[in-house]
Amino acid sequence: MKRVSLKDIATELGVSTATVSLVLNGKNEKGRVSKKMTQKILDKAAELNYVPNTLAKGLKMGKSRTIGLIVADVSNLFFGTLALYIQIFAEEKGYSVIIGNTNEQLKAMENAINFLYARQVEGLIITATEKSQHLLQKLTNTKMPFVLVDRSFPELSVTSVLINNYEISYRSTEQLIQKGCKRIGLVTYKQDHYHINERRRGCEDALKHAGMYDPDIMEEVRYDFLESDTRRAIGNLMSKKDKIDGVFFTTNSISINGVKELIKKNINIQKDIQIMCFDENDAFYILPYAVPFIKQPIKEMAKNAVELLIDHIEMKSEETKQVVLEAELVLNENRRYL
Amino acid sequence: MKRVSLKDIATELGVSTATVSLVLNGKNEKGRVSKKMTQKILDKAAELNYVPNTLAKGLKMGKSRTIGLIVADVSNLFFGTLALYIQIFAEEKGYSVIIGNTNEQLKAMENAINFLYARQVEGLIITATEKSQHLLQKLTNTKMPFVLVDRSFPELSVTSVLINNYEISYRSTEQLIQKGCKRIGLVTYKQDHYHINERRRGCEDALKHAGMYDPDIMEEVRYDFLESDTRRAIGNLMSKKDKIDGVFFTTNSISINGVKELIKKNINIQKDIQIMCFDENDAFYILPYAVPFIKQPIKEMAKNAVELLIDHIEMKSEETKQVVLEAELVLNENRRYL
DNA sequence: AATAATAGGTTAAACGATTAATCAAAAATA
DNA sequence: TATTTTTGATTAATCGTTTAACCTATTATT
Repeated sequence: MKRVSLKDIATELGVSTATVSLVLNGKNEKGRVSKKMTQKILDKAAELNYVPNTLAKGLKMGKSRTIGLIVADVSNLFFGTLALYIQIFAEEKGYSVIIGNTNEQLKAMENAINFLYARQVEGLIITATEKSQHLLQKLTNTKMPFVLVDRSFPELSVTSVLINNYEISYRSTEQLIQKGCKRIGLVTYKQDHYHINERRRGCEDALKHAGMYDPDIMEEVRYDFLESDTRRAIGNLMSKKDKIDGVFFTTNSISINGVKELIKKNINIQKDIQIMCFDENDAFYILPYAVPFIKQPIKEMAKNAVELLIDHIEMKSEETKQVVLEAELVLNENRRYL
Repeated sequence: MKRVSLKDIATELGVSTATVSLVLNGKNEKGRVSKKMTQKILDKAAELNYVPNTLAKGLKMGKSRTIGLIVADVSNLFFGTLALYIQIFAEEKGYSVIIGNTNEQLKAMENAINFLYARQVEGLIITATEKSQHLLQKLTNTKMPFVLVDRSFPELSVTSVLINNYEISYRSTEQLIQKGCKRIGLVTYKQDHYHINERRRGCEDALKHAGMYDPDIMEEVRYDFLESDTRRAIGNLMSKKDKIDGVFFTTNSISINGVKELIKKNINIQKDIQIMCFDENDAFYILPYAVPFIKQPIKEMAKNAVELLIDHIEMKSEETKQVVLEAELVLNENRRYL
């Protein structure tokens, strides 16, 4: 079955495509088309199963009603969830979403931008890779609206949706201290990501404030060698003569690997050590004890990102805005399985 | 900065858009455009940062070079991973992907199809919801190429990429028996999904063959009440006077919830009961013992789906094909943490 | 020198939709 | 009755590309 066009309806009814277009777009306010004709067109469109050609419409109108989403990796729970909600909110507003993956590679981010630009997306939602400031700068020059989500660069004045990384990390660390931890370590990425550094800074400041900061137990792992580096990091932390009794993980992937290593080393996460993880994960629910974690308001982040972007696209707003949402500390302390 | 069109290059150089188009598409075989002109056009295009308008091209050529992917939920690890690979393979072939989520709702699947159809996708990759046969039938009538992945309907002769659900379930159950299980239960969805029923059938046939099938310990849970129903199911299974010593979970979500309940009930998964899960999950790696699971070849599924679809789109093939890939039983028996 | 062939382009229609400008006929007003 | 308004459409240009068909000046052939 060939696709049905406006013209098909028009010729079958012996009218012009203009008339059909007006009717089908509800643009015949001041009675430009008679009621009878309107009905006939509506009926015929339904009969023929007419579906407008979005390419043609987009070309003519100069808008594709499509936005691009650039994430590190959709198969990651955080990004997958973000993508899901962004799609839902975007679709509600009549936009579709094309996703690009960067795998945290700068080059891949550049490719994704070009790919999406060529497809006439009207705006981008981006979780930027490391060192991508110049790409964002170039993007600003093209006047293509975009909003950063999850990560940003403090030196760039762009629209972004972030969480209160510093503060929630500070508070979560305080929580560990309050639970009685005397010596708290940290495992973070070696990368230069502002949002992750903020988490680290929040944790470290809380430790400093409590007079228990020791740079010797702040461990760094590489993204590309996460598993082995985490093993080494946990090994280091647990073999210090002055044993640690608490640890803060700055990302979800580090949390999972860290917990895995602790379990592997037969360290009792309830008794021997207290932990603090970033992001929710199925794995935490499967364990026989509560794993406290920092829960990001992913749905809200998606909602804000979509709304800000569409406001920019539709020129409702010109200025750059920074939205900071509050993450939540989930202690799950009332959860007692054993 | 306004977007640069062919015409911009043409007028700056004082030539026609036709010439520019020919050069930029490498269509000036028999020296239709002089070397000098060719170079000038190439240079100017680079200088102006020309990016072709895919909408216009798509309209003119009658092809959007876009495919649609319909999944239950991208935030789910299985679908997220599938989406990731499908995007990678599609992009390699010059296609972009628009994703639609159904949340397992028939109505949402219909919406997704319409939405993607309007956006002129050239084909669809679909993980079909329950009872969606008529939608697929309609789709067949429109001549829009599509391929089903993960799930299919045996009564429909359509192109699909599946795994050997029956066989791998049979073999995995045998594995449990071989490990010494005498009484094996099962937890599956109440839904009418062929692929899940095949898993159930595989398990049941293996049990029958071993003379240990008991319909009384085949539990069903509802998708919308997964957590509470799984709790009840595990409760039922473990409270039989004739205790079970093995259990087969037919999906990943059931597996996770099932394992969680077992741990909650303080049942030793190594000693008291043997389990068999479907699909890989972070949660399985975090536990202090090996969790055997059936690993689907997601990357291969994606690759096959994309290739089959593009073959159909590009008319390299007309016939419907069924590809069945082999899942792998991952025992992880050499994994000993404690 | 006359003709044919080639090189190096250009023209113009088309894809499907939108919309400002226009128009003819009918109805209303003077 | 002559003129203006209103009603209910149509015309035609346009968005950015592609491409078959055409054209012209130069070079090659006889």
